Amino acid sequence: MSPSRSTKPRPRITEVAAAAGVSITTVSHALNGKGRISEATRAHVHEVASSLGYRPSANARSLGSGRHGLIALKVSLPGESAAAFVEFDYFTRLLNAATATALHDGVALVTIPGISGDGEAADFSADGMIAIDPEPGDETLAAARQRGLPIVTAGRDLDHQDTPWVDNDHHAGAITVLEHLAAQGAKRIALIGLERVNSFAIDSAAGYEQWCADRAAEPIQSKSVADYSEAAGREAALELLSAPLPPDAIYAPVDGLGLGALSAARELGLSVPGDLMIASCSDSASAASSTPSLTSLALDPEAVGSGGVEMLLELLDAPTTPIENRYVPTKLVVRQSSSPAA
Amino acid sequence: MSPSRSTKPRPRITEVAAAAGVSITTVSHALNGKGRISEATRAHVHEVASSLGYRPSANARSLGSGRHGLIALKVSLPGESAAAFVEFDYFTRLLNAATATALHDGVALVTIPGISGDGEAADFSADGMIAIDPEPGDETLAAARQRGLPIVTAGRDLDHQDTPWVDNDHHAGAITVLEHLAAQGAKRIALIGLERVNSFAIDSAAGYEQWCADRAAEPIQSKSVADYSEAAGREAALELLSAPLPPDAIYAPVDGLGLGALSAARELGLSVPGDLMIASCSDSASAASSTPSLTSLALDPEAVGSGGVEMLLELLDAPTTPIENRYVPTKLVVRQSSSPAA
DNA sequence: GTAAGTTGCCAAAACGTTTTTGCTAGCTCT
DNA sequence: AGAGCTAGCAAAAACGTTTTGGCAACTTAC
Repeated sequence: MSPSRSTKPRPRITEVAAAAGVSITTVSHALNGKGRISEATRAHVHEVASSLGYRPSANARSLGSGRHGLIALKVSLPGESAAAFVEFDYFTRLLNAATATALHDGVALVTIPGISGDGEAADFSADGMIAIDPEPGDETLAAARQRGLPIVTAGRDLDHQDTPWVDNDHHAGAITVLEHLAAQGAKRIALIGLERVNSFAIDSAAGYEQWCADRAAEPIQSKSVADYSEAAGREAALELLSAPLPPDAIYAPVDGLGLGALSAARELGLSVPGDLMIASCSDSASAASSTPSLTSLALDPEAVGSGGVEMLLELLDAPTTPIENRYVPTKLVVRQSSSPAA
Repeated sequence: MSPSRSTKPRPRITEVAAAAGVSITTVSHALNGKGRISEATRAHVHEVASSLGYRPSANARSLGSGRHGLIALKVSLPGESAAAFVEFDYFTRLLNAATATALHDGVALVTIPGISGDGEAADFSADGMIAIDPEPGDETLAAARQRGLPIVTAGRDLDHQDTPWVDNDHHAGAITVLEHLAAQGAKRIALIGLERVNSFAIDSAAGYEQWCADRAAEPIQSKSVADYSEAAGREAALELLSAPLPPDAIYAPVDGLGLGALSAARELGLSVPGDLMIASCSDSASAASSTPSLTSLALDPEAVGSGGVEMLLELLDAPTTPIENRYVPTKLVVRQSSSPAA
């Protein structure tokens, strides 16, 4: 009934040392794999420490290293864009993985929503920053760069090509999609064009164009859509389908656009996948639950999130060592919208 | 051209003390308003510190206090619920405010997405936790409670009524909406029923029922909707409107449901607001941009987020002092769907 | 059999704050 | 005019780690 049952405080390194019969130096070395210690002692310390449930204080650790034990995850939210919905799923999974990876490595991850324009959030003490789909004019990011804060972006920063990045491999992904559609019998595959304001749009288009060039196929692209909404997708698809020689397959590089293409086809009385095959990208829940269900290029936000954190921590550990950018592979999920056989 | 222009390290308290010509004790006291110090000295130290751009190390500060300088914000994401969209706006704004408030008060806020079932995220070191719309069976929350971690919820935890909370005042808000609809001429106002699994649903319904009782009006409620999607709202509204004596106004306590009610009215050939007035709650962007635009009870997620953080910090500072729960007022935004005059 | 090197461990310093304790002046009482 | 206060400040301890430097004991090389 006591209001707060005095929970026994977590053991300190001193207690572990005492319990193991060694010095705290030895405990620290054993746990961090640092000094010269016999294998027997190391194992013994590990055992004692875990039996006591010992976990080093992040603060004390950081104090010595001069770090803060904090990294910022900056996400630029595109206003009240209708893309928010598809991004919600993607972002949530990314955040989840990034948080877990960071905590696992002993640093805390603070999410900085991009809306705040006051810049107050920018001046807090983080050791580094991960920027998700950075936008050209992002002030927080610019301020961080100014201060020399280590930065990793998820999705390449077009204005700063030398910033280390992790990115979905949209180039290869697009080709995978196109190969699949062609294998299913598509002869004329169109692409819903995206404004080339981010690496995502650029890579998708590049993959498409390269594939067309390799196959000597005629590229068919709609006007670039303004946003990634269902309405925009519908409009772009209507444009494509009302051409004199309409496509028999459409690659809509965002789920929202794919759903829009689907409703355009429905309006025009085209059966999917019979008359028109459709594939999209991102594999949100909405792609799986539409009728017909939508073949989609599944991204791997978990890998992007974890990868970004790992890269940033690498960068913090060895600021001078050049860091290797990462492409995260995609995976095609075939569903009804591209399966004429079924 | 040097790879990393050696940014001058942040000044330490020692340098501030030297620059101000006092001891570090005095600097600490002056900055924290703790010891006995003359007003002149205090001002002088403040001036020197800010001119040097001094900011105390959060780590060192935490080390002494035994805290971690970290609070967790746990958000239970309802699976792939269609409510996600309306919640996205709400949650983003809440998170933004909470992060800013926390950083302003010198603690970092780590967002813990609720999806992770592995429980690994639960065992990291935070000083306290804020749970957004806690769900009954939440494991992370239960584990935190078990460990005696101070907790504040945003939205009351129905299973733990004694946990301090901050909540939107849906009870008063519902009455405000109903008064407005009545003032606009509505005679029979119906409510789209919500399953009473959270304080939000309970308060809305209670407000509605009390208002009806006070006015001796007949309560008209639809069957409880399973989720907060447009489809669910449409179905519930159809049920209400196809009754022998249909309502002339509907309060849909979530924007998504309101949009559904709108499309139901359109299907039935009812003009809004002429034949039927509609009001919803949450005031997401979608309510403002629909046709006709939707009168909505605007919530204040910023106040909820900031309030939650403030309460938690209070709780951490004085664990024994009883803490006062907070109701955050709502604000009615009148739009076309309830303005027959215009 | 001794010099040199290696191995295993420990003591102490350092990280940057806050907090506690103590000292010194000047002031107020009586 | 001496005792007691008080305001203002400084010195030092404490927080929990990691890192550095060193000291034995043991091993190898000649």
